[in-house]
Amino acid sequence: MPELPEVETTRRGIAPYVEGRRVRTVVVREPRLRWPVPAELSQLHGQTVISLERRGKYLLFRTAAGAMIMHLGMSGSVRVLLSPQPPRRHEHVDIVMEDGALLRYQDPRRFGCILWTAGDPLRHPLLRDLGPEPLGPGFGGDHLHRLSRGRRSPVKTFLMDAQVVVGVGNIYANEALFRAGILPSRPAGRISRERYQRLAAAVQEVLRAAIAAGGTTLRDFIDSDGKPGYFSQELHVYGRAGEPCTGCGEPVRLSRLGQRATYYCPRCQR
DNA sequence: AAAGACACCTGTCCGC
DNA sequence: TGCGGACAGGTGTCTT
Repeated sequence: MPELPEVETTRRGIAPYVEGRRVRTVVVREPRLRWPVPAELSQLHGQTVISLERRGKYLLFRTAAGAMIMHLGMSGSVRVLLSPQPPRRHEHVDIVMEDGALLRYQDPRRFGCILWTAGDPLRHPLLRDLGPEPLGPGFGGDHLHRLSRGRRSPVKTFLMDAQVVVGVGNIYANEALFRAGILPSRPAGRISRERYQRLAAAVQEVLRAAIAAGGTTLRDFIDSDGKPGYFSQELHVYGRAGEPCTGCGEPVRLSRLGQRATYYCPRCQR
């Protein structure tokens, strides 16, 4: 489910309820996420959350004792509850704040994770080798061009590699390539610097627009208020196989690249 | 080093 | 209405 815009939407929604506030307790009803929720997560009890940050698709709850690392996987979401409610199906973990507000983590497929680290979360093995933030310094056409030299894999696969740039999942990779007019299957190493400048700009545009719309809800993404995101209305190719291209009217095509659905316009993208 | 397949798990949708 | 199969927003791990 969540790519960078959905995770950022979640972060913004829950930050006011956790930043500068103390955690009363953590309730784990189902520890079997992608990795078992560790017992050390109880280190969070009594800690004040200094900041809630996002790195790629990870959420980092920093405290003086360490940090909770959270990932939403394919189907995860976090809701804020201001009054007690009985947990529903797949609502595996609650972070209960001292003032009674709570974060409820839901993840039907359990591909997400909740971990604890006593050290710097950015040095954690899962985060340490991540590429630059697409909306931060260090990302741009030059970066993509440099890293892509000698690579023969499709540019879409390259763009979705978190060591190249974080946060770009299947929806936004498809959309950015459409906006940049680049064929997803084109070998990454055979694209010019100029075209990478355009691609980097397209990535930033589509991510910014999606964040502004509260993310993309395809089936089940909800924000911290339980509301869907509206960016699905602005998708040009993703999920639109057979429908006319918004640029030229040619039917949008569907293929498979690295086992992921790939949508493109054979006329607008080269 | 890089590329590709596979695994993890549940829900939903489609065709028969 | 039921059932099997394909597919879904991610990513670590293993094999070529």
